[in-house]
Amino acid sequence: MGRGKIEIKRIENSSNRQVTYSKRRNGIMKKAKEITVLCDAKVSLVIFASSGKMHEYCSPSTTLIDMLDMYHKQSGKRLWDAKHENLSNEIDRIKKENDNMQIELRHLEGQDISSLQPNELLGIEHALENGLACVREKKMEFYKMKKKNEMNLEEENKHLRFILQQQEMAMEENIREMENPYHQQRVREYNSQMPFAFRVQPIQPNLQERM
Amino acid sequence: MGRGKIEIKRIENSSNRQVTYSKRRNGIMKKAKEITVLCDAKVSLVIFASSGKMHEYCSPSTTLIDMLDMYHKQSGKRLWDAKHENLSNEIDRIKKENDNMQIELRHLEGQDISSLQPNELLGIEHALENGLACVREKKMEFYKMKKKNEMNLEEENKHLRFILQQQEMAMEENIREMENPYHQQRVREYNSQMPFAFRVQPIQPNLQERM
DNA sequence: ATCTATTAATAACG
DNA sequence: TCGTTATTAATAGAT
Repeated sequence: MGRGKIEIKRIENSSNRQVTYSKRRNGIMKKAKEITVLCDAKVSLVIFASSGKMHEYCSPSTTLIDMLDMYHKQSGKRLWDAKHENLSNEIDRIKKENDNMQIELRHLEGQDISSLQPNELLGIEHALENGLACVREKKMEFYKMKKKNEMNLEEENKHLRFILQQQEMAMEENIREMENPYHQQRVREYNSQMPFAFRVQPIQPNLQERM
Repeated sequence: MGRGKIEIKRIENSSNRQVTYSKRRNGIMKKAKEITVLCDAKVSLVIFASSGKMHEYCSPSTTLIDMLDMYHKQSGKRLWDAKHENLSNEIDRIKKENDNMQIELRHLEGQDISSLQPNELLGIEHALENGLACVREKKMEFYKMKKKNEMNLEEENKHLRFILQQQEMAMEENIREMENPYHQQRVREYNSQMPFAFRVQPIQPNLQERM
């Protein structure tokens, strides 16, 4: 397609080769875009001139990485280096581990146990019994702690009540002493200013909040 | 370039699209080969049809991996690293999943429960109780099956003993009848040839092997 | 770059 | 998918 037909072999004239390269490169790029649009295709095109200069085209719906991923899947060719293989192996390994744990979990939950042998069932049962024992022991700990806390509170209450009583008695005593009219005014002041003077701190602060 | 001009937009008719795809794909491939030869270029071309089927071309002087290496050097786009990152993310994701399961498992085994709240403990306890119930039910099934099997064997034993007794009695009867010297020889032959004539089959063959 | 004669690609059809 | 053909598109060579 030109002023003359050409043979498909290396163009020896360097400047002609360069011109033809850039014309044809544009042509291919255009074709790539067209097939992408016309036919819903995905194209990845990378061209290096003999000079080493690179041009690329990638269909807008995708990326070179995606394309290479798909390439990898379809062709089975190992494009990725050893590192990638290691990572892939690691993924496989972890996935397998995952599956095993999944199975173990389901067994402990009493699922999928129909196919198990009696001795396997026994093992699971023992694990469950053991777990249950631990959990219940922990619960018991909580219970004891709560009980102890309760007792502490009661103790504290008793103490507080005792102090309160002492205080009331002391105040009554004071009032009696001050019934002398000379002191009446000062007693009223005392009562109105200091009604909660003994704000006792809890013996074990915040203990009840830990439950 | 055809019987009519076409707009560059998606070809809606699916079979036309398919035909155009394969023609143009061949066209691009041909162009890629030509520019490779004419201009000493290196081309990597990967095309996916919308069906997912892949075609590729790579200049004979190189490989896709080389091309990608060169791409990597020139564009600065870290193709490999991006791929790495994807895999690494996947690994992280799965590992996290793994860890969660690990924790769940350990909790069910009664480990690492010190930091749990009472309601969490309760949930675990219920799960364990439920699992235990399932496992024990399964065990009970086994037990019943075993018991039934045992009963069957006993039944069979009784039956076999009965037949054996019958047989012994019949043989004694025969011997008595044949104590007549005229028949002595034939009785001996009979005894030596047929001592286990009644090899009775088990009533339920192989049942015991199922346990 | 641009032009244009010529070849190549291909759309529509069988 | 393959072949044919009218028509358009690409491009070789020249400017």
